[in-house]
Amino acid sequence: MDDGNLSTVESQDHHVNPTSAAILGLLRQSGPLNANALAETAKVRIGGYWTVTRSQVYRELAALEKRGLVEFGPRGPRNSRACSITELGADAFLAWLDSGPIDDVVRFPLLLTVRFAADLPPGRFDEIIEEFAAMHAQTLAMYRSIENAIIDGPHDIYDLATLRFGIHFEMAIEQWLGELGDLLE
Amino acid sequence: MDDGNLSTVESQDHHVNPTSAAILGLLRQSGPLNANALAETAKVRIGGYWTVTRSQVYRELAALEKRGLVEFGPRGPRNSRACSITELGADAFLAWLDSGPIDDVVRFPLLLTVRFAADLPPGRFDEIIEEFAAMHAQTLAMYRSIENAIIDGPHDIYDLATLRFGIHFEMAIEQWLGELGDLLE
DNA sequence: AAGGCCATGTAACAAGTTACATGATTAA
DNA sequence: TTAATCATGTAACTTGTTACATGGCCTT
Repeated sequence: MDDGNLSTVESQDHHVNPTSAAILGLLRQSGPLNANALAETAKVRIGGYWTVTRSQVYRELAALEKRGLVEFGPRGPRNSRACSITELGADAFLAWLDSGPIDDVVRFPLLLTVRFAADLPPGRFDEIIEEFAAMHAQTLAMYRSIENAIIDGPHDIYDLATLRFGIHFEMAIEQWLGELGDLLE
Repeated sequence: MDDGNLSTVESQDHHVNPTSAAILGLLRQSGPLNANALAETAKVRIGGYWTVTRSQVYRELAALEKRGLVEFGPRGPRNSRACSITELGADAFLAWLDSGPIDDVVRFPLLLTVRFAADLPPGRFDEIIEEFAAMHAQTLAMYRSIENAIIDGPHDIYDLATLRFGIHFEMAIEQWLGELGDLLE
């Protein structure tokens, strides 16, 4: 007996993946945008923890239009057309938002290298770690300057929250790097 | 003038993606394995920071075989066949390892939710954060017990290093969650 | 008005995930 | 011996990335 199946069909109809949800969410806050502008917006607004390429935007928007979650305006300047979220789209976005994050798998490319570092020629691992440290020190510094820039003025606290996550993350890397030296003599 | 092109062709010939590199690296340490065993090994050995699905293993191995980086033994029990790394494969693995991690993009699904949390009904965000906190507290506890289990006996320090990264990462999440409360009143 | 640049769009490819087919192995 | 289970393999689909085509726009 397929109990409860019918009741879930309707909600699954609205199901969107995180990338589409991000697109919808941004569209909802910003108003009509064409695909390029959307991609640019995504980069600025959520680029620190989520990547959305231009091509993805085009594809997702096309798919979302078929489902009636977004709609396009007339063709404009360079054959571009603005896209706006529909009510159904807003519903889908909010449904996604309410469902919370499911995926919890994080991939750290560096750790793959670390795992096999024993096979690296002497000194090479130190160099790699050095590069890595430099990059992340830079990232942390950038985050801190952003934080300083926005903290005094008016700002979205949730946006600040994501920034703070980044700062904690980078500090964790920093601390880990610090103890790496001891760990490896 | 295409200066230097010829000299780089040879090295690019060996180029493998991180997932293939992981497969080669594991194969290199473990000796011949069939695809399933390899997938299982990957899960156990590097599953904490890199995912390799069964299907990926089959596809990558097939591709690697064509390039002569791995080779298969005869068909066995359930039509399975053991796969082993070739010398060329070992070279490719070491070349990848030596190149260091390039990709540095990390995706945090939770932060997408956080970014749009203002659109969430009152209290729902707290619930989501609560779930998240519980999950990660559990992860951190697990990491700590693993650490305790291996730290006294003989162990690979690089393996320990990846574990320590995980612990720092989870602690960063913990700290961030702690300050989230203050941030949002 | 000619040329290069760049925004826009599309297509091809690579990687990741999910679902399916099959037959050996095991347990009743 | 029959049924259920599970290891193995394959295929279909989704998502992510890279490369390509086109033509409007700006500069000179």
